[in-house]
Amino acid sequence: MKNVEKINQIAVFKALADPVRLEIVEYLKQTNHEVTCGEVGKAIDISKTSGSYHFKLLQEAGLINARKEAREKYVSLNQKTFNNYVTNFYKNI
Amino acid sequence: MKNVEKINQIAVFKALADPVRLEIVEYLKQTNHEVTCGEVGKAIDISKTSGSYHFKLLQEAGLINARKEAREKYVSLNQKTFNNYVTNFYKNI
DNA sequence: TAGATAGTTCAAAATATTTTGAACTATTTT
DNA sequence: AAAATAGTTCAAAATATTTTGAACTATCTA
Repeated sequence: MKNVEKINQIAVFKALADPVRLEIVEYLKQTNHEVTCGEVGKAIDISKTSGSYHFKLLQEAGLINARKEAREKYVSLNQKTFNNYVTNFYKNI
Repeated sequence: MKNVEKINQIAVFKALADPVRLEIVEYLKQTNHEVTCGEVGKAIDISKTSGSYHFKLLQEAGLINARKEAREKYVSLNQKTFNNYVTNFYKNI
């Protein structure tokens, strides 16, 4: 694995190594379409500050797509990143 | 995902979310047979204390098989865990 | 326009993880 | 038997991550 990839790889695993973020990911997988951060936050019962922090980490890891529309931020899973860094991890190292 | 699985899932991602442990895993993947902790530690240049700590976390996550033979501890990757918790993660959540 | 809503940012406090060295057990070598 | 080797354990120190609340920006609603 090259060095830059390794940094991404670690960001991805770190992002997934947390119960709150895992709940976010589960929620996004099962809704299977764009939803607002607020909707997710309410569903899994976390404060908006906490949500903001966790969504940021997921986004920085490339695990979610985010789009700001006016007041609201819409998020969805980035399946490409899951595929590259999770599903194909073992194969690629 | 059930609750017990979630704990394992997080232990697995936590274990993989560290540069030292990722190096260990890379080393074990490419050697592709049992090696001692000492050999790995020398190869990636970490202290034995540090090695002991990191091997313990990998083992607790179920990512490595370990076998003590007299003074030495032989380790290898547990492909089943990689398969269940990494490769099939996205599919299973 | 005032108030409500969605989300971000900041810094402090709380927690968790990692590193380090010394002391230890067990085994092997000289 | 003494010294060397492989690895573990422990506690302290160093770092990193997470949570919290207050203050903030921007947009929407009444």
